[in-house]
Amino acid sequence: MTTRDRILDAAETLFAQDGYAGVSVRQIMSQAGADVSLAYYHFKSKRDLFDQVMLRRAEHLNDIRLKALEAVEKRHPDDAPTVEEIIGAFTNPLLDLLAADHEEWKHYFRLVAQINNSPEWGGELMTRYFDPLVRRFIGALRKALPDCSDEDLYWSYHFLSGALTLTFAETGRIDNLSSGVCRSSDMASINERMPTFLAAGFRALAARE
Amino acid sequence: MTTRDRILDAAETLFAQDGYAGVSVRQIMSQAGADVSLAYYHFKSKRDLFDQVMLRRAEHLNDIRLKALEAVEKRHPDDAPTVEEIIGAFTNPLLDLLAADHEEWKHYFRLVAQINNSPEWGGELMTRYFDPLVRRFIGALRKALPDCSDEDLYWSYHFLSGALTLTFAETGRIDNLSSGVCRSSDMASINERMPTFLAAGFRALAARE
DNA sequence: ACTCGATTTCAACGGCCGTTGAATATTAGT
DNA sequence: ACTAATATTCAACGGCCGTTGAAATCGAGT
Repeated sequence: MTTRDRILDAAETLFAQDGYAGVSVRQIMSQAGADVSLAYYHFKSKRDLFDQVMLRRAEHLNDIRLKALEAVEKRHPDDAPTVEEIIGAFTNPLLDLLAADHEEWKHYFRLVAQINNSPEWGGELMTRYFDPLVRRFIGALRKALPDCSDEDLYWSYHFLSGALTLTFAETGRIDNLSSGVCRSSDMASINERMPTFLAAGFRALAARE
Repeated sequence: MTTRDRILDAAETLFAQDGYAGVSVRQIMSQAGADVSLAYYHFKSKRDLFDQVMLRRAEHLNDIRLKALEAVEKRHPDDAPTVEEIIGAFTNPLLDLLAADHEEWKHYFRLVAQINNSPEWGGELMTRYFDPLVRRFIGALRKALPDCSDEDLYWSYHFLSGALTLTFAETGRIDNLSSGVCRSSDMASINERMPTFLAAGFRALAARE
């Protein structure tokens, strides 16, 4: 593995744990096992390093989410896919990635959760990295719910986004709350519940008219 | 207003914007218009100041949420309240507080959203400040959905928590995504959609059995 | 007027921060 | 073997960090 990648990995892990401001370049380079100044040879600045961390996996994630959506649509040449299928194409790739390279993606999802909920970064960064794909998904949902207004669609997606990012942040909150009955890391439980829960929400808003 | 309160207000605003690590005690005291060392006269440490910021409004919020739930239950002496009513008792107080003292609570909700999604703080802090009340609400939901397993109840609440905190974080994300069709700050739109969306999710999980 | 505690100011501590420039080592092409 | 680009090391810069102790000010009770 190249040094640049080791730096990105270390930065990803630490940023995910303590946030952008909570981590120093020195800590990152220490965990990467390289000299501090190498950070500024491979990246323009701390902020640039952070952006590259975000970008690296965002592209891959967008790719496989898009493919999952296209696969669902191919299975429905005539009619529209169900809301559950579309939401599944949005969430299942996360589960697949975790199953394949658990540690790597776990940190990334934690990072995205914090970004999404930060007023400083959330608005702009999520838009920059994920908006085209999200618009594509909302387009598919619009076809599945033809009576649903755009306003309802956007708000429904917003609720989905909050539930999704918190769930994949694996903060351990639900473990404490449920006294161990539920575990943050139990992806099977999430898989069988989240799409059902969210699809019902979408339908309930669409049905209000 | 006492100096201690001015420090808490400044800390709340800045922590909500840039997170715990992103703000220095000097910045806080500068915004509060007081000398740096006064922070350490009124509080034990930066971390203690942070805890007091969290605690101050958590108590008030828990109070009025509990009263809202009790009011709902009083309206149903024989049968159980509906899921919508219970969720409304959980979310409406946030809207009321924003309507009454907008700036003050806006910053606090932003802060809570970041805490909730942080692996470093989320698990423990949310548990410490909000768990007793949340357990009370889940108890009410259990009565409204007698066929719902505890596991489903906890996961449903978890999805609710993610949607709720992101929504009240007002990051501007939905403004960008919807190209202005929806606005983060549009509390009327949230009020007429969120309880419906979430209650449908609860019901969908309960109905799987 | 005087005291005594609560509050505020002032100056400073060691330490880590992001970043840089120059010197050195490594690698690939000729 | 020489060169030229790429990669890495070393030492340092000014600046801000959290925190502290001692001195000054203020305010209420006598």
